[in-house]
Amino acid sequence: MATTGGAGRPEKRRAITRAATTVFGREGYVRAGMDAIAAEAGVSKRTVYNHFADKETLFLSVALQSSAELTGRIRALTAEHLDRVTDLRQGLTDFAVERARAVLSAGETGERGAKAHGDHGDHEDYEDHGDHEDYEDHGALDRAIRAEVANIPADVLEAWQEAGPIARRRELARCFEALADRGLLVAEDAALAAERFTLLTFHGIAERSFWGALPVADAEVRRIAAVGVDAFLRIHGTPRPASGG
Amino acid sequence: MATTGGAGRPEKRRAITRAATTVFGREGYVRAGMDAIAAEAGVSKRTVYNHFADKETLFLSVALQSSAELTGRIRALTAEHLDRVTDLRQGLTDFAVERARAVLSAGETGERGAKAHGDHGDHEDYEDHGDHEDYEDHGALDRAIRAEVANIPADVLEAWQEAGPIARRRELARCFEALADRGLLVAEDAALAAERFTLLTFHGIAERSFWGALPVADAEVRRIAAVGVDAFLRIHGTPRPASGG
DNA sequence: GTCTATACAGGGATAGAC
DNA sequence: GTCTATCCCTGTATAGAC
Repeated sequence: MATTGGAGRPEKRRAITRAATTVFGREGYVRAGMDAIAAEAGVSKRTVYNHFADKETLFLSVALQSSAELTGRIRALTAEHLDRVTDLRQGLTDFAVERARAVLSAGETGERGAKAHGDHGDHEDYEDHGDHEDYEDHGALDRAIRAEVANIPADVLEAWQEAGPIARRRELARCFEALADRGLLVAEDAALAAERFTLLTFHGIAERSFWGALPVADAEVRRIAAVGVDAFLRIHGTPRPASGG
Repeated sequence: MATTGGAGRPEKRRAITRAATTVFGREGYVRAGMDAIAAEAGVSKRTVYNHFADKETLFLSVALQSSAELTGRIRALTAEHLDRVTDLRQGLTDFAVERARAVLSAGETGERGAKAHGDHGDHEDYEDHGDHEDYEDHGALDRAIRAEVANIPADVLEAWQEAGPIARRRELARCFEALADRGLLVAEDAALAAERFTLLTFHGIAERSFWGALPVADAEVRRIAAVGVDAFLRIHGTPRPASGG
């Protein structure tokens, strides 16, 4: 396996992966230090090396995990907004907005950009944070992986893609196929339609915010989502029987 | 200015910027070493520090320069393929293909991805490479900047965006405005049309190749360009008077 | 017996001295 | 153009604490 062994308390392990997600996401792979990760996790550096063989193993491990979690999060969003949709335009727009928020988290949640945390002082027991379950840092870690793509072993990169972007494309395509079956979309090739939807509603803001590295105004997210859905429906929407006005 | 002063031969300076572009593009900002840049330039490290105050200054300097050059390159492509276009679909497709090639250079030109250069041995005199004029590394440096966005001073980042992505969007919008004036496109908002064109014909491959970090097959570039132009023209194309068959 | 804390070896980086 | 001072980082080793 990727990990060193089954040693130690699993709570420590979770604290380490959580801290690694945060620090790698904030600093990137090269700049991140194992000392900082250990400190953020509230454990000794030795404990980190007890669970993960080295820095690269730790990074790739959390990368894969985070990628899968983000995919799950987006899957939940499609289920929520599109599975039983009635107002298609509204459902698509809501989904686009929520997905952009999930991936480009920098806007509201994480206070990235303020480099100076100061002395992060004395919150000793971090591990009972684990309640919230989702770290809110998936987007940042995604960015770190993209920055390191050229230095990631081919097989691991493939696994990351399969658990992340590829799975998301496939699942959205399935969703759009269902919408087409219900007569709500016109799409011979559901995968192509899904790809176009993502391009038109997501990549514009992703590009402008550098995949979440810079904060993105919520109004801008909504604007781009609405305009993107508009373009999408002009290609793949069903011709309205009569436009009410 | 960003540079230390006007010291030294300008030829040396060009060799340094060229080497820095190559090395930063290949390794990224953090991993790249000043030793490697000096070696690649065929000058002493002292000479490098003679022209540029420090590593960051050098990086930001070549980043700005490369961004402007890439913008110029793309400007030339629009002039070549779109200014006097007759077959619009063909012109748009050719432009899309050429632009993708220019930005995502990894496909044919640079042999990135094969990590093991082995011992790069004994080609001593590198500098007479400089004949070709264009480095073919703009895309790689673009990627390095995107990876470091969070660590770039706000004003420099703004200048980089203005010389790069923003200028490119503006220029393509002007080009599309002219096409709309000629009656070849239907676009109230030329900027929006240009944005959509870029999304539909470029961002798909950019995403899949991680902005050129992984090689991209030429056939794939062409396929995505054609499909993207097709979608674009369904939104912004003029309704054909009669489709010939 | 696992975790903490600290200190240390080895390598490499920047930047400057000669 | 070489040589070196200084710092930082990874990964390990050496202590002691629960």
